[in-house]
Amino acid sequence: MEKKTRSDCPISCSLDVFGDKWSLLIIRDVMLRGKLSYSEFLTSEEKIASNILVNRLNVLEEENILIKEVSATNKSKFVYSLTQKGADLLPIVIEIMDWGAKYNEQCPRRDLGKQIKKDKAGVIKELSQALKKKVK
Amino acid sequence: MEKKTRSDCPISCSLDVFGDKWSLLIIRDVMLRGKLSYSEFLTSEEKIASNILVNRLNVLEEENILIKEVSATNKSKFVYSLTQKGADLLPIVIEIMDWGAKYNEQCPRRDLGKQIKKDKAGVIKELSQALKKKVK
DNA sequence: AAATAGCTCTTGCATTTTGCAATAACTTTG
DNA sequence: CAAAGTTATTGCAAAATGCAAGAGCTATTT
Repeated sequence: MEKKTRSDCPISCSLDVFGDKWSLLIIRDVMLRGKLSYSEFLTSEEKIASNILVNRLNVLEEENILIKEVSATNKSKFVYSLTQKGADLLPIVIEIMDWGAKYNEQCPRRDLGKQIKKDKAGVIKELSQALKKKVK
Repeated sequence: MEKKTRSDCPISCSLDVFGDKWSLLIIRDVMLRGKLSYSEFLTSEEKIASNILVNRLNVLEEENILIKEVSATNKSKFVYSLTQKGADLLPIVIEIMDWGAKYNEQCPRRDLGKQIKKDKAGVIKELSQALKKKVK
């Protein structure tokens, strides 16, 4: 499997991995919403198509951002969790949320948004701690 | 021009605007590399196609992230600069660069990358100051 | 063991976006 | 006027996306 990177710029390389409209929403679901499985991702409000979802999950797994395991409670089900590499996307996700909450009037500054405005570093620290326990 | 947002999640809304493989590279060129014009963006190492570039510049202008003005030195040339909204993308760009430098071995941790590792907050602060003078 | 239900993944097809090459339209420069 | 520089457009092929249907697998129920 050869990778086609457009350049050796770290930003460009990162965007080669998750620079699309869906990957970071899946990461968000795992990271901030406790979603774990294909069926949960599929029912998120943005309504990702099933073939796109499978494709992105596979890419994120190949890139070692997500890990796929058989569910402990239901052996016909898979659960996805973040690797350390995936958990380290948290600051990116937070900054994107912060910017979006600030500049998109259609997207009310809810929940985390308000909290981030007050204390971004605190929120990141707190969520990092929480993730640390879940990282595979 | 109606906007089609997939949801009212700030992350989703943000990705609706710049969630593609090119927009943030243009932002990077303006923000970190002092590039100003169509022709400069066109010659970046990632080799964006001219039609994509025109499309993204138009979107970024419509979104009030970039401002397009006639060059002072060459009246047949346009120069782009960041608005405050565009300059506020700096933390996102920095975090993406940081992650990319950490996890992509093909993308050597150069220049800013090393500096960010040592003192991310300092780098952001310094670049913010520099941008503040240039924002339109 | 057969039927049912839940979950993941695949397929086919239409639509949209992207990539690439050529070039048009315009302005400044010599 | 000619040449060079700059931005934008067009046509066509390739790739990605959206949507609908359903196949394959496992666990549960009867």
